[in-house]
Amino acid sequence: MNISEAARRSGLSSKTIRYYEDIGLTAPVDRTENGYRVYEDGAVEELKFLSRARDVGFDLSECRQLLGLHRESGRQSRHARALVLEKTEQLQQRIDSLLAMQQVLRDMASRCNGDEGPDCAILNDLASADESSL
Amino acid sequence: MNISEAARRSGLSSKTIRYYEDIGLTAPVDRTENGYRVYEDGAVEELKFLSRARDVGFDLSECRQLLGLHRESGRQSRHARALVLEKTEQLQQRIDSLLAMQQVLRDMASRCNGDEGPDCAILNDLASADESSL
DNA sequence: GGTTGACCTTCTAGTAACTGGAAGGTTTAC
DNA sequence: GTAAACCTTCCAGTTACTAGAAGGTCAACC
Repeated sequence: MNISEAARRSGLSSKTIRYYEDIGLTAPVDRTENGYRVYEDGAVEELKFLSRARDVGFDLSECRQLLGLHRESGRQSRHARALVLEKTEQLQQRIDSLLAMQQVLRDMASRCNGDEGPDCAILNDLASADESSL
Repeated sequence: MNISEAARRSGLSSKTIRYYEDIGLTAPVDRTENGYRVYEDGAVEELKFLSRARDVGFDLSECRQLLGLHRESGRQSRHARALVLEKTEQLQQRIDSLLAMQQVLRDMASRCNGDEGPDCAILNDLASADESSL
């Protein structure tokens, strides 16, 4: 199959697939006489793997490690588990940080008239946040 | 005061302050004879404003709008409020998305032995996520 | 006067993970 | 024959900085 079919099946774009090959995340695939890339089912499976790993939050360097484990028969599941637990923690930190931002925003919004006048709790807060909120 | 003092007071780095000036987010400040930037209190206040707006999740384009409102005496607080509410929603979407990722990761981790063997629920899941989880 | 260290300046390039678009070749269908 | 829909490579742009190079300036100390 050609790259657009591989894209359709993997959930990645053709551009992304070429990019992953460029940076050596996936192995170069065979080409037809005219230079078109040819994808076998196995290659598409690796692309799906990457697509899913990206979907759950792994960056490309982590995807590379996961794919390495996936390919390696002598792998140890604790390595994959460690990556997942670490990522879970990173996500938690990010979530906590976003929740904190949201809290500040909600508080500001609740104290803002939101009318046609210039008096604005939001702009006042940003102009001089009281120290307690930091 | 020079840029490093403005940086200390505003919570931004000197590099960031120059960058904000470069992209026209802040107005160019005066220079001494030797070309050093000179910051007045007013300029530092704007830098603080930007620092706080960034901290609660606004991107630079939004910061630009907020700063515009802040400067404008004929502003309407509903404009600031609209920006804040929109940002709150964006944050919620991002949080939901991260929570969903985390849920998948936790589920995978719970089913993974995490030992020295190659059998791994995580790698299996990534290799062929069952459709229900998507 | 010389030197050291800590400032300051501008400019370039790199980061992450693509995406858009240009320029050009190929294939398929009508 | 030509138009649509593929494919290729390569370059630039995105966000919000950050690192570092190359070089000027300033204050203190000996």
